[in-house]
Amino acid sequence: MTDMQAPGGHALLFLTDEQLRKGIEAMFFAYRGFTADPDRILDAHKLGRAHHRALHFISRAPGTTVNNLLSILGVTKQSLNRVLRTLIDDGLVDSRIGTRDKRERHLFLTDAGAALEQELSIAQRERMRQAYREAGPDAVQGFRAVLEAMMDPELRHHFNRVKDDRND
Amino acid sequence: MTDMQAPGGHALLFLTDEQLRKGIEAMFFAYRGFTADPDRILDAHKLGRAHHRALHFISRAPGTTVNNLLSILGVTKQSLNRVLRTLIDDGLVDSRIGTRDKRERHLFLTDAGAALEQELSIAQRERMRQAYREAGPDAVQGFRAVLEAMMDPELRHHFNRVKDDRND
DNA sequence: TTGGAAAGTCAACAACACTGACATAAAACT
DNA sequence: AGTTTTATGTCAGTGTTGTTGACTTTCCAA
Repeated sequence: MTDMQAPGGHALLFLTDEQLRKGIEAMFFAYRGFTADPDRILDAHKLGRAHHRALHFISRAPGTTVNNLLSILGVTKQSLNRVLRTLIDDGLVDSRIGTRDKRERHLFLTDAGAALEQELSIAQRERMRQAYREAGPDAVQGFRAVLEAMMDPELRHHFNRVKDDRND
Repeated sequence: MTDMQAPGGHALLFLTDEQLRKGIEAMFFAYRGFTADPDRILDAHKLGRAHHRALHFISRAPGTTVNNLLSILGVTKQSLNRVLRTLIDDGLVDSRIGTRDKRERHLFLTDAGAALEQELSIAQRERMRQAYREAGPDAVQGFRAVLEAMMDPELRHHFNRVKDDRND
């Protein structure tokens, strides 16, 4: 990959439209693979990707409020409510009224919810681990750097919520 | 990032569940950014992502058949047909009966279709170019390597259809 | 000529998003 | 105390994108 040092000190990348298009297609096909394993598990439970996303972020931040989840997922409350209703009715998520602020609902995974989340997470992590292994150690940091730069700035803070351990 | 040389010669990566989870979330948030710009353009034309995907791959392989497009996109013919019907009715795609095999329909972009595809492509390439620029030259290869490893093997050949120019 | 593949159509359905309107409770503000 | 804002939930309607199943037309090939 050609690169140059510009006068201002910025690294300049010369990328052809073809290279960029391949990157776009890589995102498209990779995302299909990324969701393939969880989708199979979810089908068996008659749930969809929206439920997986809710389970994931409730697992990551137990006790999170509906509003917080809304801003992370970027959907309407009506859409999220439908998903949460299913998860609560299925006994996978527990919704508890806030103690400090009684308007808020704090969301937790039940034991069954945690078990399903684990099943989904293990499948998806295994795919990710395998991809990392095939791509090699150096590739992982590049992968993460490009993805982070691709996010909308307003969404990036959700990603950086929990400081990661890339440099351990 | 820690790595070791195993007896068999495989590079072993020790990745914590936390690191893998961050990779998963990075995919989630990045994909949102990845589709954000085209989505805005598509809204103005009253089209959706499915139309974008069809336009993209018809542009990449002019004259492709419906069946080929089906296997690339991984949807049912009924679903694709609805999308193609819209694109043809809107004068963005031209469907020509095959000369050798008259059952086949060969798909081409009209001038208007090519113009819209360009508009979408430029927006998405610009996002990709910016992400590459921020992440730096070394990151690009890692990004591509991980994404390629993440694809389902059956889908990877679609990606590799056209040999790319990563090593120019 | 018969069988099967390719393409298209029609109908029904489901997941998941959207808007808009409205309700309730609680917190916050004036 | 009274008003406004916030957090959540709910009802109704709509749209995109996917699914299955059934059926037809076209047409190549054994």
